[in-house]
Amino acid sequence: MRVTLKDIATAAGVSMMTVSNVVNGNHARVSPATVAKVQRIVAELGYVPSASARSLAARTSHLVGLLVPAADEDSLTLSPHNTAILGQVERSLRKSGYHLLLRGIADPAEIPEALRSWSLDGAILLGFLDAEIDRLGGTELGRVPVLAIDSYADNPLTTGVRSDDFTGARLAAAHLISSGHREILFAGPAFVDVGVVAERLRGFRAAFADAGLSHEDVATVNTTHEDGVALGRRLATDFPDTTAVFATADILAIGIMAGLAEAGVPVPGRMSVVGFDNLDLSAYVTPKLTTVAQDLTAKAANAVSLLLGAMKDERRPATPVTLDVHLVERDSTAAPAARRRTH
Amino acid sequence: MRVTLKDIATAAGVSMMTVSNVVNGNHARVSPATVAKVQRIVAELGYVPSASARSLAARTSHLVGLLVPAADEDSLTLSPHNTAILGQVERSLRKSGYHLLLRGIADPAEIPEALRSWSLDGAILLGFLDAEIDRLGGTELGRVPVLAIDSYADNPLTTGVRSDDFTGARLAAAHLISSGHREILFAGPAFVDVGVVAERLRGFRAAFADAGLSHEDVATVNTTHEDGVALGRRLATDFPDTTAVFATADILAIGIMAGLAEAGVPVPGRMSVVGFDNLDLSAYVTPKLTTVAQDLTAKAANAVSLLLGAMKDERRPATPVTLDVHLVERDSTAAPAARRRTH
DNA sequence: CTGAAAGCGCTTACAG
DNA sequence: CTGAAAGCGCTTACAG
Repeated sequence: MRVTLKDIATAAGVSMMTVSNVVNGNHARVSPATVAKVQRIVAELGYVPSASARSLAARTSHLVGLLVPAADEDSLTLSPHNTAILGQVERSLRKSGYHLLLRGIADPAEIPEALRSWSLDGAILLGFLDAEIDRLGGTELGRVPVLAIDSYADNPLTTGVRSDDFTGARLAAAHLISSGHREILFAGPAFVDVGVVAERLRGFRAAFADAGLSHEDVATVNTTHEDGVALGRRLATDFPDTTAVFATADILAIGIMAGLAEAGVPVPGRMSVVGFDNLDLSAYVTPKLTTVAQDLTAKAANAVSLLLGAMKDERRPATPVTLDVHLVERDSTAAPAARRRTH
Repeated sequence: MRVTLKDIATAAGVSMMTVSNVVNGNHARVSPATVAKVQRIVAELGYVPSASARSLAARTSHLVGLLVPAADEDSLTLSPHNTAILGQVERSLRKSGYHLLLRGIADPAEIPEALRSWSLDGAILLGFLDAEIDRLGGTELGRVPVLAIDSYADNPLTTGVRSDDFTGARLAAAHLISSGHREILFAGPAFVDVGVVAERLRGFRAAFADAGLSHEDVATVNTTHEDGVALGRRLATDFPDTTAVFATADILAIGIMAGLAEAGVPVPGRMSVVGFDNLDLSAYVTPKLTTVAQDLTAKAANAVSLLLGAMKDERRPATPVTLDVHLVERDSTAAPAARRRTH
């Protein structure tokens, strides 16, 4: 039925081991003539090695898992950010001869099982909270290299790759401050257990400190478009002195702009908005969003190369990688309107 | 090192076969007491079956491939449409006990090899042209059930799941016609080898026929946002009599609106725009896009259940599935402005 | 209800 | 440069 190594060996009149060496590119151990003959027969018979047999025998699967939280049992919703990472991870992996097993994780407790059942050679965690990563443990993590994207977790079993969230937020806030804004709202998720958000809040505050100002306006919201719309609708009412908003995600910022538009609040005339991510989408909306750009391609590529390195070296790389960010100024920010003293 | 079936068997004082039966839920063949004991030991020792060994022995991998075209060697860029499908496919597969191998395909010729190397139990093709699917052949396709999403290909080795593209386009055009539009542009990719686009063009024309009108304005563009912007910029100039555009994809329609905005052409005042897909994004842009909604969740769920059915029954389901669509009227369409006779 | 044996298709030391 | 043997961790008939 299926063409196997043995079929090739028989047809070529050599041992299975020799065929194996040819197929795996160990040409140093085989004479050129034999290599040629075997390759010809492989092509003729259309031989494709069995990945299961190979991974069983070699104890290496050439499979890397990409683990993504699935909100509930029912859905795996990928944000634009995660989609971009996913696409780049697949590409980097493929170039290195690995395959991608995509798996939604309904409960972080499934992670160890996920790592082992497919004898994954490594895994990338995308979108988990630091607290969840810190809680990870057990024998599986010691064996399988695990890399967490956008993580500041302390777990020594994992390594993180992330953008320079601190600097990104500082740039965003500094941009608004230098335009004359003083009452700036920080809109992001409850940051206690999310390193990324904590860093961005630190950076935001640092910009105020740099300018000799102090600041405390923080609105806690989730980061979906809908959350943004809800916040945008009540923004001018709830925060009458606020002239600008820094949102921790583009999709949130875009929602906020939609809410503001509904409420008849002009952007950037009455309210400036800055996002974080620089999604493609952010250049499609009106007004075009000023935002902090992170290099998603580099983030994904670094994640893969760090992981592959850890898979080869046995010893995990000690230091996480932090990638540069920069501000993209577009049309959603401007100097504040002349101050209206409403109270 | 790793806990194996044999370890459990030894610890429980039973044969490997009995453990195997317990682990695989064949409780009918094992006494309740034995089941309980084995399950306790499995939990105690943290046994996780080896997927490679299992798939090698059982000749079934419980792995389904999702094959997506990779524009070039360098990237796997997932459109919002494909991202939504991907997320739903993963979810449906996971619920059925299957895992998802995501693979970018740089050249359709790789497909047969991809199907076999991982002994995939089935595969879903997402985003390939009908011509590419028709060209598919070889022994692999006979063995592995393959399902193509959005395909009208004739290849008997594959089955298709798609939305009712004909009706969708007909609804869109009828909406514009009943609003008073007569000069409507059809903007989409060169449709010759894309069944989906051909169907939409047929539906578009049918709406004109329904109304006793005839029509021929077709602009051939790719369907990225950038293509849309380029078209939008020159639309009012190149097609002076045109008062509305039907684009075969939301992302294209959104680009067209951006290009129109740049050119100072009011939407929907001077030009109405209708898209196809009803992406989340389409409700975020200004003006909100009128579009044809397809049920992506149903499309993905149907794809998986059809595929799983084919995997079980050996015989492939004969008839493709076509899903209902409906029109979502939002703010990008209106009655045409009073006719300006410019020639 | 339970078990011993063969085999899935490879790779890995070990010899020569 | 090449090969024979053992083994990876399961499942599948086949017996009992």
